[in-house]
Amino acid sequence: MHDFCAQDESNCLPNEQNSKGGETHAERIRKALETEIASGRIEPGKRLDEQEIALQFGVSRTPVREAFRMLAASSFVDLRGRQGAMVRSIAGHTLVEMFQVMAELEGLCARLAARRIKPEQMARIDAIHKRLEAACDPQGVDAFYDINQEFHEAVYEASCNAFLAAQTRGLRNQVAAYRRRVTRMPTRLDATLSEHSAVIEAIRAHDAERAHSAMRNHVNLLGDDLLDFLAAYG
Amino acid sequence: MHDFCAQDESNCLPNEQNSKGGETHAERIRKALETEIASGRIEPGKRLDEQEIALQFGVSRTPVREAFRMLAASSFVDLRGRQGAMVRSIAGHTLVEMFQVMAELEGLCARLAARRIKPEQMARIDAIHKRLEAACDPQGVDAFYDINQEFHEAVYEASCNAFLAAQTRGLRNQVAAYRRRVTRMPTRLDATLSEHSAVIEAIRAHDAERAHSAMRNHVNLLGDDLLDFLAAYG
DNA sequence: CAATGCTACGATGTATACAAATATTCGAAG
DNA sequence: CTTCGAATATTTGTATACATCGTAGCATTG
Repeated sequence: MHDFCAQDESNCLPNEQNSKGGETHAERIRKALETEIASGRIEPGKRLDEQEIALQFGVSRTPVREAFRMLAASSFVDLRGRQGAMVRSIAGHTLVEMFQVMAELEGLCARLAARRIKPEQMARIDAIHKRLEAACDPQGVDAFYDINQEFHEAVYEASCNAFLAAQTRGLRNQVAAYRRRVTRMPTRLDATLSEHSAVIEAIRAHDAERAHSAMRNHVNLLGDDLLDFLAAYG
Repeated sequence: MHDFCAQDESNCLPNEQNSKGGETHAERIRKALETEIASGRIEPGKRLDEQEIALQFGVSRTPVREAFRMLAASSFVDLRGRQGAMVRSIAGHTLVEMFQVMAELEGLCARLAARRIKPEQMARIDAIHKRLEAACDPQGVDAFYDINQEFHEAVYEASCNAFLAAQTRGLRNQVAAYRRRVTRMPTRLDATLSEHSAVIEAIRAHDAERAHSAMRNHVNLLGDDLLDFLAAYG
């Protein structure tokens, strides 16, 4: 059904692992499944069969089980006793809670970025924003989504707080499968652009408080749209 | 060397697992090791031997390895390639970063608590604070530490945001082994009491902003003391 | 016909066996 | 005596085998 060939380096936790070539199967499977789940290609609520996944990756159940345990600790899957693993499905009220936390964390990123950003980072953010404007096309929402991600990642980096960046990134990944649906809302694209502009100008002015509230506002508005979407389309 | 008999229900992640009696060995071992690590009874940097722990728990290596993977995903241990697991030791600059995030999260807890707290929760916090005052004795730092934990837990609960509570609790547990050392600083006990008072009064007055800054201040001061301690005693 | 209990199958949890890589030790050379 | 290196030993990673639990299907009974 799926082919888990896609591999990326999106380590969301400060789980650096050994950078040397020797990567374990368990780790490789964890990354692949995390990508599949965050992208929504494996839907929330779907049960993950150990044997089936072991076959798909061409390994035994052991490394698959270890990957499941890691994903469970990162809240990407739920382990229910002896009933197997299923992709975590997040209830609406929990999404509200998560966005409230994410708004605060992203806000902190922006606040720190406003105080600490270096010229080359500022230039990079400007460049990303230009690309995002160019990609503001309802046809290419996937490209828009990716560039948007780049923008936030650039702010994380400019915060000069690696732990905060990792924590925020992890949270972002957890809700990624739900976020992606909202990007398709037509009003979201334009709203995102203007909200980003507010954040960027505040950071450029080194106005920490304004950057904080602008980013918090941005995330909260996204959360509101997401809830509207869920309320309408379930 | 250690006897891992201590068992608790401190689930830091929204990892509810099956509440029915049938708990897997892997989960039991994860909880036990997490408690040992958070309490500092297993020191940061110590290598965890699979065989040794398997023997101590009377199981095979398999569930131990699964527990290691879960702890690694929660950042309690580091897995380095094929070189085994060791208790994560947190560098000073990372502790700074973590306290910055924790200050923000605990601050958010306090802010929400100020807006949402119910009378019985307020009464509970007052009662905990009274007990903390009574335990303000350099001899019984462990009791003080535990009651202090209760106070923060009560604020988490009053925030009415279960995800925020879990996230904050998890972060608190990660730095627990380091926090505990600071509690022994004589000035910390009195400082904690007065800082808590400020938080409590702000919450009682439903002054969200003041509660936020009071709690943030509290956590930041603790972080500063912790860094002073580390600078002095390594 | 619905509900309950039994049985068989399948999946998970755990133990053990094996392979590969790293750590260690012992020896030889400088 | 120190240092480098090869062989051994230990440990991790993975595969397989076994035990145990959950579920589904069917039969039986009220």
